[in-house]
Amino acid sequence: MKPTDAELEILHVLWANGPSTVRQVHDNLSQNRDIGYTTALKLMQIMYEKGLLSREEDGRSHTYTAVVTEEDTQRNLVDRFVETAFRGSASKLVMQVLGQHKASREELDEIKTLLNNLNRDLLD
Amino acid sequence: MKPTDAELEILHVLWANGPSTVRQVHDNLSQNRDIGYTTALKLMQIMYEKGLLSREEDGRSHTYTAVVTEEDTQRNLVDRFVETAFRGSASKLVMQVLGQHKASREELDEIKTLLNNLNRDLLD
DNA sequence: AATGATATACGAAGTTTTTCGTAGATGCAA
DNA sequence: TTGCATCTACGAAAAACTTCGTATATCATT
Repeated sequence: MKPTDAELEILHVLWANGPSTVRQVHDNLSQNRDIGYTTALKLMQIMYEKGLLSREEDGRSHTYTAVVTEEDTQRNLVDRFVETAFRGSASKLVMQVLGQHKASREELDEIKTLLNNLNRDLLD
Repeated sequence: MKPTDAELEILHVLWANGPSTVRQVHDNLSQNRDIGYTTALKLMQIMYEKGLLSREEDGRSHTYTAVVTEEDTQRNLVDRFVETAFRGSASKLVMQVLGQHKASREELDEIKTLLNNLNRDLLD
């Protein structure tokens, strides 16, 4: 259920570009790093067997689609990450991230709005 | 440099309890899961070779100390995680975490304070 | 001195993840 | 129709991580 790092790379391509062939995914990945065509193929076949991807015959090749959504996957990954890296303390993670990374004013405002809503919930 | 999951477990024990023997670390880990004594020993030896831990003879046994701090390690882990899971978007991670996890009012207030400071910085 | 408990070191098996070579099928162009 | 490009399937090597058995040394107790 938890995608590995290599699997995550492929999911990101599919989430960004929609259903794609192995060739398309490989072309995309190749821009960032060295990876053989059959490596990408094999990974996608494994992911298909695991149920992470679906696929459809498309002439001589296959078109693959992500079965899991980006949001669901990220939710799972965050859960694990909070556990293993922060021993369950989500707010510690948030503090760490906010202190460490730049964000635009729009993003900060968005976060503040979310925080206000959370605060209101708590007060009820 | 990046600790594996098993290594992270051991680091957490050392961060929480300070310098410890293999026995102490193993006793601690055993509370949460099945793990052989020699497994813990081996892991700590490997971590020593990697430079993640230092150690000191203490009679017949060794006392191990974390070389890396919890903060530095978490900073590294967060960087990687933002990259692999959120393709670099730290604020997306924050939103996801805040929406997903419960936090106490104190924690939320703390985060808001931090946010206000960040906002002020941006406005200058 | 013998025994039992406990320590390290070492090697290696077991798992999971990543990578790719090779074989065989199919399409296309000369 | 021959040959080149491109696809899948398959197997298996390579790498990274986890686990533990066994040998050996040392300490404490009888």
